[in-house]
Amino acid sequence: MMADDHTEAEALEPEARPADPRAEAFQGVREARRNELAEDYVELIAELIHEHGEARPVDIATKMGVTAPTVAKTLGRLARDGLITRAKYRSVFLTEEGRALARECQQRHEIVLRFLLSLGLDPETAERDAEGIEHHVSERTLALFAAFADRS
Amino acid sequence: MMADDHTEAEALEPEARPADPRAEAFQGVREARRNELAEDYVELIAELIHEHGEARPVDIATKMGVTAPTVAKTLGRLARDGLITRAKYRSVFLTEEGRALARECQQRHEIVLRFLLSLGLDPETAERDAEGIEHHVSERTLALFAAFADRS
DNA sequence: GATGATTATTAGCCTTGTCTAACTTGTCGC
DNA sequence: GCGACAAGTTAGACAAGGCTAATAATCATC
Ligand SMILES: [Mn+2]
Ligand SMILES: [Mn+2]
Ligand SMILES: [Mn+2]
Ligand SMILES: [Mn+2]
Repeated sequence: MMADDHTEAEALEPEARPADPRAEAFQGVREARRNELAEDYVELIAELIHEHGEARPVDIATKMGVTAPTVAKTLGRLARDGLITRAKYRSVFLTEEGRALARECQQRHEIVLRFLLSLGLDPETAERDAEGIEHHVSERTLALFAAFADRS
Repeated sequence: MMADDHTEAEALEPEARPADPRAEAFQGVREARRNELAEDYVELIAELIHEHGEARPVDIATKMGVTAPTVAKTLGRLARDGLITRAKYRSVFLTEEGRALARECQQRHEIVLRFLLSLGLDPETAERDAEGIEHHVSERTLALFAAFADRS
């Protein structure tokens, strides 16, 4: 009875569920998906503030291509999550955390965009693809993209 | 009065909503998001059928890293959308449409993966990033990725 | 061919993210 | 300061995609 050899085949991962390598990849993608919208919003809000001095829901709605109530509800979640502050009927501000995330997203967006352009892609397609790809690029990949774009 | 020059600044897009160029990009990304899960499922189902002769919900759940009821509900949507057929308590089959989509997704996945590897990324990270990036790569970008990977 | 383990389904809950319709507030011109 | 119009909010619907708990069917295996 000493030791145990293979009481249960395996039982040591502190992971949830089996942790098939493939499953881990999918879980990572799902995790990334959960943050996509917040990332796009704070990035856009930072940009609006930079360009117009303020971020109004109506402009967010126009740029995002959604309706005003959709923006309102999303802003509610962002506020709940500590990324923005807002007062009723006023424009939106980023918290320190929101600003940090925005900065990060802007840099990442710019690197992905420059990378695609340096590959020879046309600007419109590059912008569209970058908008989706940016949320699924690891730090490591981002570094490779940056290096490639620089040494293009 | 002939012609019209600029009666209304612009009013010709058959698009919904203003169609700010940015908004178009975001709408494209949202569109892509709607297909991500279906793409991952049919790709995985094709792979399971190829490797084990059949695609059982339990194996889909393991590989996707989700629970069995989640798989069941998703398979319901895939069947409704004409990508798979299934009978109660039996394993799943792809329709012709599902097979076509699976082929496309497998090829695209493979190109994105090879591209990331040829950039110098380690296999684990490459696999994880490819799983997310693949759904946001346009035909044009995919062609550039393939060319780069080949001529690496 | 009974029975226990594995697999699949169903029911029901929750959050996110989208919409429309209706209402409220703010702003700007006069 | 009033009234219109623009902007914002609220209410409520709906689909997707995740979960747990409970139930049902299938399959091994003896
Ligand atoms: Mn984006
Ligand atoms: Mn972006
Ligand atoms: Mn994928
Ligand atoms: Mn894939």
